[in-house]
Amino acid sequence: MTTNSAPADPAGNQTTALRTHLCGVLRATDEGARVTVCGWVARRREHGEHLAFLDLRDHSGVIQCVIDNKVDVRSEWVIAITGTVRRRPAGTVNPGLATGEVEVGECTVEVLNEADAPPFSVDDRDESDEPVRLRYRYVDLRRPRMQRNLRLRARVNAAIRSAMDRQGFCEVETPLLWAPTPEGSREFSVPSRLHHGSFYALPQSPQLAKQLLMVGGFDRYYQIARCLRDEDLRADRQFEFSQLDMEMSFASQDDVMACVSEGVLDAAEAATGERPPPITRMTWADALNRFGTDKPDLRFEMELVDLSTEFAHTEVRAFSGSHVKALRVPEGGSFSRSRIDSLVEQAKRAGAAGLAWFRVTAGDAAGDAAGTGAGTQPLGLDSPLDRFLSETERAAVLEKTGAKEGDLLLAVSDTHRIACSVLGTLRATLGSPPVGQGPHHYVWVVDFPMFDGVDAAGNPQAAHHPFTMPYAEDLPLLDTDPFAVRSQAYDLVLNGWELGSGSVRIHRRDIQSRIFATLGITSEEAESRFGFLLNAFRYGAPPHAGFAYGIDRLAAILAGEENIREVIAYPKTQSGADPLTGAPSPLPARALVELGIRTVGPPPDTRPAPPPT
RNA sequence: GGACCUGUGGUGCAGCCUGGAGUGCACGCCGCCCUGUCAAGGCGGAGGUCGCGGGUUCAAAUCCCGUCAGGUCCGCCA
Repeated sequence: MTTNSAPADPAGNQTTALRTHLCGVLRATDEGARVTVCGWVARRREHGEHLAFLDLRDHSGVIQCVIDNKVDVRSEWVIAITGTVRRRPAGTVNPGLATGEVEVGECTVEVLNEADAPPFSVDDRDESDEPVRLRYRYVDLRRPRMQRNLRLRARVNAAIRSAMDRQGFCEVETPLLWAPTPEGSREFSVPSRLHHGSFYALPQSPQLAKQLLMVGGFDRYYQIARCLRDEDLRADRQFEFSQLDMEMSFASQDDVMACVSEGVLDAAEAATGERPPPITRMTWADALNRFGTDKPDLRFEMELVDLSTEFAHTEVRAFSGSHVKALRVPEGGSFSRSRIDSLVEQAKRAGAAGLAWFRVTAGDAAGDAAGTGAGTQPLGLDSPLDRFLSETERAAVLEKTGAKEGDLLLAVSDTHRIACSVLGTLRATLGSPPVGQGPHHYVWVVDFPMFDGVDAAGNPQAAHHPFTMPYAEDLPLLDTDPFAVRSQAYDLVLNGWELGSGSVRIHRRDIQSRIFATLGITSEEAESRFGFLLNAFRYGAPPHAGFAYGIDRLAAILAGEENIREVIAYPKTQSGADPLTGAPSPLPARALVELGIRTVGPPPDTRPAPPPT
């Protein structure tokens, strides 16, 4: 199963005034047809004055055209060729080309536009550095890879829209110019020309707008929404990204997950030609315990093993933390000492006090190695810590991890959260294939804790957001043990990437007040921060729940890419610059005056210049 | 704010560790030859501020410091 198996030209021949056929659609059944094809010169093979082959490319593919005289065209010139489709002579069929059985002969060539030699080859075989690709993105987009990725993304969008529409969702657009919120992730600000000194914010998501739509009686809303966050960029994060944003009234978490799943699975099927199995579920606690993260990559095993009981009364100081978790790395026993040391370093960066490691060796009957029990091959441990272990501890480690000779065992002893998350990080480092590779393993992670950590004032912080509804049966815990309260929040995870998250929202004022109280938010504060939402909720807010997931991430994985820039036409670099346009760039003084803005410091003069015209 | 990697004709690389003339490979480009190629082939040619600045040295693409750009990650992403 490849990701590019869907037809390149589902819309048919796309005949226009200038052409009769697309390049990539011609087949033996077209033999004898007089055709005109338009496109770019992909390659030419000249054989003296009386024979030349031109490979003409458009988005649908490549067709070989045979020129019986001299022709002066160069790579990437835009030309139209009129000729007759004919079968290729015996022995010259090109099975590597969809159009390889035929060629266009008796050609006349019309040059529609000459072109400079491209800065890099328009060919998937040649890989260029990203800065060059982005600077000449219009050339890069001509490459089959980008054509395939962006067209795949278009099919994903279409499938999602169709699924949401089919399920009764109403597409509503929400403002890009929105009110700044006093907290949260950094927003982009837009100065107001009509109100000097005041600013709009570009929305991080349409979260509040869509909840108001529920109050407004839309019942089921969706939108492929552009969201903007002024946070540092990553392989899976751009300033601007697109989410399938949805919200539904009188609905449970299960209802939301069913509707979202439908769209995601349809999108996957549209992209790959294959419908994934129904999406499985896992609790947050399970994900943390077994995979050390709330976004588990289920493409491979390597589950964490809990050794807390076995080491509850240990004499070994390194294992004296409240919890002991272990990770078996198959075949990891061959890792060099320096590689193991770098794992130890990584564990420390991730927050562990240390990382215990054991190479699993064949047991030495004469030595101090312990067997794992009668009838099994005795195994030993090669580790600086081994001599501190009791025989029962050594046996427990070997048995509970399922260790085999040649494995490497890693263990962290710390708080439960740290032990899990550190090993989860190591598991991902050691086991994860590139995100776009291998099977697509979707999973819903449910039952998140309501609160996660404390703020500077010592108040619990909302893990999702303050409007997330706790489980009704956990409400009594708000006063006694808030960190045990589970929320009706859920994430969708694919291959270790968080695709999106959502929740059942609080629609009752009494519960909202209790949550604000737990968070340490006074009613005055709540009024100033969320006033218009709370106000709206006085006028008949239905119970509602929603979700949003990143289309860039979904499309990237479905396209087999590891980076969302590969499914975005005009992405920005990690420092937020656009090599194509030179953005961001200083504003002329006159524009600043009009906006009532005065800048501080000299304008940066280190921007990359746009390419020469 | 931090860590690591990268920067060499238009493109992708090697050269750097161990300093000795811009030395090499592939693609592209330009010219010539070539009638069945398809990553065509053959011959010839042009093309360089080794990211930038400073330092060490008789001598720096190479070593050191700084800086800029790009990437991956940490922080950040209610």
